[in-house]
Amino acid sequence: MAAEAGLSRERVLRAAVAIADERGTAGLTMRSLAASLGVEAMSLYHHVANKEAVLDGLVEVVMGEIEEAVAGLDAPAPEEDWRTAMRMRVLAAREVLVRHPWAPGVFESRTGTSLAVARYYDGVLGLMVRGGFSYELGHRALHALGSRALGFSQELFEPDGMEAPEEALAAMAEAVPHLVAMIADASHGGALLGWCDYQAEFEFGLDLILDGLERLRGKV
Amino acid sequence: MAAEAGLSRERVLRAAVAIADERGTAGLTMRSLAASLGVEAMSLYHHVANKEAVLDGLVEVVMGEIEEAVAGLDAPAPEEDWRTAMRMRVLAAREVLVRHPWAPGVFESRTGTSLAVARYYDGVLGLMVRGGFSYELGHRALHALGSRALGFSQELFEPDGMEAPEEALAAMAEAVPHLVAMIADASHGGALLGWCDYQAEFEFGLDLILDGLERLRGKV
DNA sequence: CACCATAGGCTTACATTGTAAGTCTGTCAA
DNA sequence: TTGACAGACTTACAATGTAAGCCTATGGTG
Repeated sequence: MAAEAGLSRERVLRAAVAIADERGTAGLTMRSLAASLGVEAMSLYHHVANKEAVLDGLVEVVMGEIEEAVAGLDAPAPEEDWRTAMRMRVLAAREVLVRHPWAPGVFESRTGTSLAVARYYDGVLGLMVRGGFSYELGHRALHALGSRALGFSQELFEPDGMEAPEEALAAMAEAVPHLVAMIADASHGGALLGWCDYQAEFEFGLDLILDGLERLRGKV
Repeated sequence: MAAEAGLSRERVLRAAVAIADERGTAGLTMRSLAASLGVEAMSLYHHVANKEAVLDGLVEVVMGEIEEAVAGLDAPAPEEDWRTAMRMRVLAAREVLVRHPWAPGVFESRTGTSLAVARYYDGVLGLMVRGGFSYELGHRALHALGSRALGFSQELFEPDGMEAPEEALAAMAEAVPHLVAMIADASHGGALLGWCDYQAEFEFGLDLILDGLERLRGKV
C-alpha cells in the first residue's frame, strides 16, 4: 500500500509478517508482498534470494520477537528455580506465537536448522544446565519438549475454524463414542464449541514434562 | 507407469502414497499422479474432488495402516496395564509413520478433523478410560500427547538431510556454546552426525508423559 | 567536469501447477 | 436400436515463482 523510500531486507520481511498476520501464509505471494510495498514482484529479488529466503526471514523475525520477550522477563535465576525460569520462558514464547498464528506452520516447513532457532534452543539448554542438568539429560529434554519449548504443540483437532461442531460430531457419533462421551461429560464450558481451553491444556502438558524432568535431574 | 484397468478412488490413493513414498509430497502433483497411472490429469477428477481430497485420502490410507498395525498387536488389557497397552499402540503407529516420512507433514497440513484421525484418538481415549482415567484426565492426556499419540513429534532440528554438520556447527559455534558443549560431551556415537537416536528420544519423551499421567490417574 | 559502473527499480516471458469446460466413446438398460 | 451416462481425453486459463534483460539516477574516479 505504501511506497516510501527504497526497499531493504528488513522492510521486506516486516511487510511479509504483516501480510501473514492478516491474510495467512496462503495470501503471502511474491506479488502480494511486492504490492504491499508499492513495488513490482521482481524488485524483491534484489533483497531476498527467493521465496524460501522470505520464509526463513519470517522465522528470524519471530525468533527476534521471542528473544526480546524472553529478555524482558523477570525470571528467577535457573540455579535457584530452573522450573519457573523455564516455564516463564516458554509461556513468553507462546505469547509471541499467539500473535502470529501462522508461525508454527512456517517453523515446521523450514528444513535445516536456522541460526535463530538454534540460538533459542541453546538458551533453553543453557538454562537447564545452570539448573543442574547434565548435558545428557538436557539433550533428552530438548527432544521431549520439541516445539513445546517454543510455545506451540501440534493440535490434530480443530486447528482453527469451527468445523460445524454439532453436525460433524453427530455424523461421527457412533464411530467415536468415547469422544462423544467425553464432551458430554465435560462440566466445563457446557456447549460443544470453545469448551476446551488451549492455553490451560498447553500448560498442563508443559508441566507434565517439566515435572518429569525435575524428577530425573541429578540422577541422569 | 502402468495403465491396466479403470481407475478408482482406491487405485488413485494407492498411487499417491507410492509417489509420496519415493519422491516426497513435493513430487506429488495431479499430473505426476495421473502419469503414474497411465492417465491424464483431468481423469483423476472423476474419482477425487481435487488435490485437497487426495491429501485427505493419504491421511485415510495411513490411518488405515495404523489401525491395522494396532489391531495386530498383542497388548495387555488396559484394565490390567494401560501404560504398556498405550506404549505399544503408540510405537506401532510410529512404525507406520517411519515407513511414510511425508505423513507428519500431511497430517499437519490438514485442517479440520478427519474421521479416521478422530476414530484413532477415540481409541486412545477409550484405552485410557478402560485404564481408569476420568474423562477429564483423558481429555488433558490427549492434548498432552498431541501428535505423539500418532507416533511423531516435532523435530525443529535436522529434520532430514545431513546439513553439513561440521561446517554448519562450526559457523554457529560461538552463537550456541551450550549446544556445542552438549555435542562434545556426548559419549554416545562419537562423531557429530547420527549421534542422536531419534527412536530412543521419542520413547523417552513418551515415557515422561505416560509416567506423569499415571501419577495423576485416579486423582483427577 | 565528464563518465561510466552499479544498485535497484521495471518489463517481459516462461514453466509449473490446479482445475474449469467441454468432447468423445464404449457399455448397458429400455 | 437407441440413448444416457461413466469415464476417459483435449484444450485453455489463472496463479505463482523466477530467469533475463532493460532503464535510470547516483556517486566515485579519470
